[in-house]
Amino acid sequence: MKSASVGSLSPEYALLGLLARSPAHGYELHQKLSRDLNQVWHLSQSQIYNILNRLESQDYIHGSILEQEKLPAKRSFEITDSGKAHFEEWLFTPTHTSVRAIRVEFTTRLYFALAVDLKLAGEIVSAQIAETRSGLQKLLLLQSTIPEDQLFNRLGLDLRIRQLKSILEWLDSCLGLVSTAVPGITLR
Amino acid sequence: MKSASVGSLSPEYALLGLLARSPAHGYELHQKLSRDLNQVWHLSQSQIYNILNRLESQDYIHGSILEQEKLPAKRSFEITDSGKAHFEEWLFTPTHTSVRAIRVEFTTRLYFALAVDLKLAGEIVSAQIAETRSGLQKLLLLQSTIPEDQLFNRLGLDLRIRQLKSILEWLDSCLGLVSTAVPGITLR
DNA sequence: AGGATATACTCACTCAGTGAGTATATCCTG
DNA sequence: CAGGATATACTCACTGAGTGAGTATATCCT
Repeated sequence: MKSASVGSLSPEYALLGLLARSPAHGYELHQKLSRDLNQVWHLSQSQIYNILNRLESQDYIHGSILEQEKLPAKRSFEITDSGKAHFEEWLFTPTHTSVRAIRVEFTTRLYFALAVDLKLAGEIVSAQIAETRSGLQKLLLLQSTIPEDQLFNRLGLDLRIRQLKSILEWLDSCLGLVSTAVPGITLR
Repeated sequence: MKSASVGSLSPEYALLGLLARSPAHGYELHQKLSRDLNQVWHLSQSQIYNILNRLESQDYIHGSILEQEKLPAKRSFEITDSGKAHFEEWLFTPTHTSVRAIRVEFTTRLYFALAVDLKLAGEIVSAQIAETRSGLQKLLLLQSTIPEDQLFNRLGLDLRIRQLKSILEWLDSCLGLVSTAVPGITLR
């Protein structure tokens, strides 16, 4: 359990998830992310290598060097059992209700869930809707406790509430999408 | 000019702005932010001291130690001319169009602008509306270029678009607020 | 022949953000 | 009036996010 790690929102799971599908090296991962998820994640090459190093030092992945005849050697990483477990725990945990976290984390979770199957994706969307609704309730409650004269706290909170509402609409559209999508859906 | 510093979105301007009003020490600044802007910024004490140290090393502020009879000594910081200039440049530059940046940076700019006068605040809101509209246009254009089969890029972009639209509505309400607000408005 | 582009990764850095710790004084409660 | 909570004021050491420039080789194009 360690420590709920409040501020997760880290790109590490995106990499872990890709490696859960198949082993790969840094350069490949960078290309894949830039292609598939460039509207969600913007990871520089160096950041990817940073994260890979960290993941390896945490035993979530394991790298081995492949010499090549003409091109530079590459380090191919594969996920460990512990890494798989870590990834799956994350995959099934609804994203905490912060606007940015939802945009990046939830979308990423949906990405990987869809690769497994539509049913899972539907569950994940529903769980997120529930979570987000409850977050919205909390903010609405909070709003009623902020004194009239705290103009900026009210403004800031008002914006967060609007954002959450629009996220809920978007989540609804995601739900529609995964429930009507044809089974043979392509993932890139 | 240095380097447009893309990823600004730093809390340093909030501190700089408070110090532009009057000198203060770290503890005080932390209290003030927690009271006035806790829905916008969450800065831990240590982060505040980190930033103050950095700002001092950049000559934007200057600290001097005040011994106290009973309580621990404190370091009182005042803003330098260079710091003032730096702050004002920021104050008049519309926030680039990222959802999070707008929520925190723009709200902060509005906070300080209102402290100056309503007219300035109105201008800042209008400028931000223009900036955000143009950002929205760009995203809409971008949307039409993303191939049908890139599901996740479309989803991610769709969410960003929804968020920007709701930000625009919020900005409109801000505009209403600053244009109807009574002159004797209180700032806390 | 020369430059752009692709492959593959390294290094050194700044900034965001947290958590625990230190030391003293005052205030409240039983 | 002893003992603990709370307020004042700041320090230290850390993890992580994120960037930018650099390295080295090979192939492709004109």
